Amino acid sequence: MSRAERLLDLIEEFRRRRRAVSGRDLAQVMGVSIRTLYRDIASLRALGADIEGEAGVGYVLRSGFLLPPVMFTAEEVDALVLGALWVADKGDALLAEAARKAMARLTAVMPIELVDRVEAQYVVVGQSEHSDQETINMATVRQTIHREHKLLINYCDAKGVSSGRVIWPFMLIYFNGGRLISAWCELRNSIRHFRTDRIDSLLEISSRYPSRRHALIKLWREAETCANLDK
Amino acid sequence: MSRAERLLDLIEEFRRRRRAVSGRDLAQVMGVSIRTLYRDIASLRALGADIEGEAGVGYVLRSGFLLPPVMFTAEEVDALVLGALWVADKGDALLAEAARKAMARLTAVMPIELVDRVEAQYVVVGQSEHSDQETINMATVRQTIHREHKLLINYCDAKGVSSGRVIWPFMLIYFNGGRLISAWCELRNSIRHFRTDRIDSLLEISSRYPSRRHALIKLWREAETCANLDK
DNA sequence: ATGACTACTGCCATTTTTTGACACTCATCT
DNA sequence: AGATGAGTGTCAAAAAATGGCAGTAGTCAT
Repeated sequence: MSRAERLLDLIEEFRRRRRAVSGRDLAQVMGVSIRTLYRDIASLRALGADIEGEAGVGYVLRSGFLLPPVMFTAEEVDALVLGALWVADKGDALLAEAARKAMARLTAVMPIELVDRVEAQYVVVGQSEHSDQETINMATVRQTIHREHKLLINYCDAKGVSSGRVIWPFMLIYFNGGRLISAWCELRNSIRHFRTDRIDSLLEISSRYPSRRHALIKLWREAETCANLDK
Repeated sequence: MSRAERLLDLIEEFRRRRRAVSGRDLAQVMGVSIRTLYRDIASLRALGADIEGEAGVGYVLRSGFLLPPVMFTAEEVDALVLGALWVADKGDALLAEAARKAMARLTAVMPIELVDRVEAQYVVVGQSEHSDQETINMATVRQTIHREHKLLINYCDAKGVSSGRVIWPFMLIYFNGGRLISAWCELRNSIRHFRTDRIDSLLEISSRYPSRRHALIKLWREAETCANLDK
C-alpha cells in the first residue's frame, strides 16, 4: 500500500468513525506504528484537513475534506432540480435564493453528463395560485427556531386587527400559496399557525422557550394525525 | 512539496483544465520530469481516478474524483430538504423515491452540524389537494424525452374517450394535483399537454422526432409568455 | 496529588521509495 | 513519413519514510 493510498484510507476511517478515535486505534487499523500515525495526521493537516486532537480524548475530523464524489443517478438529479424549482418559486425570498445557490454548488461538482441534465430544464413546476410574500425576515425566524428562542410578533388577524404575541416557533410549513409558522402561542396556550404575510414585524427574544423544539414538533404531528383520522 | 500534496494538486489541475491536456504541460506545471508525471498518473489511477490518455491528444479526468467538500450553508440545506419533501410528495412514484435517495446521498457527505439540520424536520410541505397517481412508467417517459424519441400513448380524454396518439414529448410539468407531459402532437399538429393519469399505456417508438427538444421547449416557453401577456 | 489515557515532537539507524535520464515501443493525426 | 503524444523498464543517487526510544504536555477520574 502506497502512502498516498494510506492517507486516503485514513480520511475514510475518520469519516466512518464520526466520534473521537484514539491514535492507537487508528495506527492498529492502518497497520503502522503510532509514530507513523502521528506523522500521517500531520501530513493530512498540512494538506488542509481540519483534524482536532485532544489529549485523553482522541481525534475527530472536524469538517468535510476530500470526499468521494456523490454519484447521483440522472433521476436523482431530476428530483433535486424539480425540488429546487419549487422552492425557488414558492419559498420565501431568502430560501428561494438558497435553493438556486445550492443547485449551483451541486452542479459545480457534477460530471458533464449530469450538468447537461440540469441544464436541459425539461422538468418544470406548474403555475399555481399567487404566493403571498411576507415582509419579515425569514432568516430571523429560522434562527429563532434553531436557537429555540421565543419570538415577539406583531400579528394581523383575518379581520385586520393587530396584536402583539409571544410565540415559541418550532416549524415552518410551505404551501403553494404562502407560508405558515407553527408555534406554541402564549396568549392561546396552545399550538397555533401564523401566516407569514400577516406578520407586520418581529423581534427575537433572547430567552429559550421551556419546551424542546422536537417535542413540540412531535406534539404537532400527533395533533395532525388525530385531525386526519377524524376525516 | 510532498508527493501526496503534488498528487492532490494534479487532480486539481485536471479539474481546472476540463479539456485534454498533455503530459508535458502537466509536468511543466507541476515542476517534475515527464517520467515522474507518468508515474503520478499511474498512482492516481491506482487510487481510483478515471484518467483517460490518448496518444496525440492528452489526458482528461473522466468522472469526479476526490472532490473538495460541497460546503452548503444551513439555509441551502433547508432549501434542498424542502424541495425534496415536495418532490417526495407531489412527484411521480419513481421521482419521489429518487428525491429520498438523493437526500440520503447528500446527507452522507455532510458534516454533523448540517446532518442535524436535515434531521430536525422543521421545514414541512403543507397538505394540498390529492395528487392523481399515474399508472404508466414515468422513467420510460423521461428516457423517451432524453432520447428525443416519439411516444405512442393510449390517451383517455375528459369525456372518457380513448385514442392512440403519436407524440413528441419534450417536457414534464409537475403540479400539486398531478403531472402533465408537454409534447408536440402529430394528431393536432401542435403542442398539447397530456395528464399522466389519463394515459392508459405507452410505448416508446425507437424513432427520433424531427425537432430538437430544446427548440420545442423554447417554442413552449414563448407560447407561455404570450399567454401570460394576454392576461 | 497521582495514575491512566491520551496527543505530540525530536532524534537516529535503517529501509524503502522516488527521481531524472536514457532507451525504447506504440497510437493517432496531418 | 513526420509530428505529437502516451507509455514502460532500468539504474544510480537522492530523498523520504519507518519504528523505536525518550521526552513534554493535557484531560479526567480517583
